[in-house]
Amino acid sequence: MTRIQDKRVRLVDAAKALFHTCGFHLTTLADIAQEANVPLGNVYYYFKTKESLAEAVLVKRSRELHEALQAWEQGETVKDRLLAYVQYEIDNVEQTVQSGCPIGSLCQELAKQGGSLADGAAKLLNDTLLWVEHQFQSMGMGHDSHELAEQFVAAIQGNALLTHTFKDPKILEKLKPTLSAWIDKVASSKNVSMQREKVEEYA
Amino acid sequence: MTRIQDKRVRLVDAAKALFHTCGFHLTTLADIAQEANVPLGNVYYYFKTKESLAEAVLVKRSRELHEALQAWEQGETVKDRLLAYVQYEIDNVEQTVQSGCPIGSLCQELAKQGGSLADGAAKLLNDTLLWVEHQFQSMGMGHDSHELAEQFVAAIQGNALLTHTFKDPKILEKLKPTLSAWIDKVASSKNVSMQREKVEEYA
DNA sequence: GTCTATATACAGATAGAC
DNA sequence: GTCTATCTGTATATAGAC
Repeated sequence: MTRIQDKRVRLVDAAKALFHTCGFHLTTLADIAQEANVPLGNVYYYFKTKESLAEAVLVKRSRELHEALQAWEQGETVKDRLLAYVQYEIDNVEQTVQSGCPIGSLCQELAKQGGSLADGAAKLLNDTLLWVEHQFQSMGMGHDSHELAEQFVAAIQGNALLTHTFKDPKILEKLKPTLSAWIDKVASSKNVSMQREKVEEYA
Repeated sequence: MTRIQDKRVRLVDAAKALFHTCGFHLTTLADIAQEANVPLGNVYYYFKTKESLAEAVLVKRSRELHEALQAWEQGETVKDRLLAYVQYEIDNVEQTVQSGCPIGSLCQELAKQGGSLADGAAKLLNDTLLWVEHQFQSMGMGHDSHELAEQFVAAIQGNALLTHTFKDPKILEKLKPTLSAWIDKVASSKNVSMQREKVEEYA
C-alpha cells in the first residue's frame, strides 16, 4: 500500500491499543498521534473527529473478530471450537489482566453514551454471541442454543472482569476446564432427549 | 444533621448516580454541582479534588453493599441467601439496562488507572465475592467454595454486561432459575462426597 | 499530503468578596 | 460557610504555510 495508508493504519492501531489500555475518554488524540509517530495536526487529514477514528477502530476489531471466529471454526468438534475461543482468551490473558477484555470493556464504556459507537461495540459482542449460538445449534441443542450461548459468553466476560479487577490470570485460566466440563454436561443431558428430537444438521 | 452535612450528602449522592450513568471521566464537577443544587465553587469546600469525591462515593457504595449483604444474610437457607442477591440484581435491572452493574462498571473503568480508586472499586467486588464464598462454605462446599463463588459472581457480572450492552432486562431475569438450578446441582453433587468429608459449621 | 501554530471550548481548581 | 468570578491547563479541532 501507499505511504498514506501506512499512516492511517498506524493511527488506527495506536488508537486500538490505547483505547483498550487507557479507555476511550482518557486517551487523547495527542497520545494516539505520538504512539503512531504522526504529528497531531496531521491526524485530522485522516480522521475528521476522534469519534470517526473510534469507528475505524471498531471496524478493525470487527474484522479481527471474524478472522478469529473463522480460525476457531476449524476445530473438528463443536467442543473443540468453543474451547478454541476460551483458549484464545487464555493466550491473551496478560492483556486482560492489564486492561480487561477488549470487547467487553468497549461495550461497558461506549454503551453508556449511545450513538453509533455504542452500536458498533455491541455488534462485536453480538457477533460473538451469534457464533457461539451457532455452535450449540450444530451440537443439536435446538431452542436452548441461545440461552446456552448467553451463559457461555457471560461466563467469559464475567471471568474477564474478575481477572482484570483482581489482576489475576489464573481466574481466566481455570475457566477452561470448568467450561469444558459444562459443555460435556450440557451435551450429555441433551443426548437423552435426542431420542425424541430430530438432530439438526451441522452448518 | 447540620445543613453542611446535607450538602455533602447531596454531592455524594449526585456523584454516585452520575458516575454510574455517565461514567467517572465523562461526569464533570459542574454536572454534579448542578444535580446536587450546589454552586460549583462550593464543591471544593467539601472535596478538595474530583478524586476525593469519588472516594467518598466508593465509601458510600461500600456501606450500601454491606447493608445489602446483611439483608440477604437473613434468608433461611444458603440457597435463599444467594438467590436474594440475584433477586436484588433483578429488582434493579432497569438501572443495569441503562448503565450496567454499578460495581462492575466502576471496576472496569477505574481498574485501568490504578491508584486508590481502582483499589476501592476492586474491594467492592471482592467483598461481594467473599460473601458468596462464605455462603458456599456454610453449605459445606469446603475448598471448592472459592471457585464456586467466582463462577457465581462472574455469571452475574457477565449477564449484567450483556443486559447493559443489549438493553435487555430479560437476560438478567432468566439468570435466576438458571442459578437456582445450578446451586441445586452443586449441592447435590456435594452430598455424595459429604459421606466422607466433615460437614463445616454454619457461621 | 504534511506539519506548525493556533483557535476554541471546557475541564478542574483557586481567589477572595460576602 | 457560601458563592461569583476567574485562573490555568489541556483537549478537540482548524488555519494556513510548505
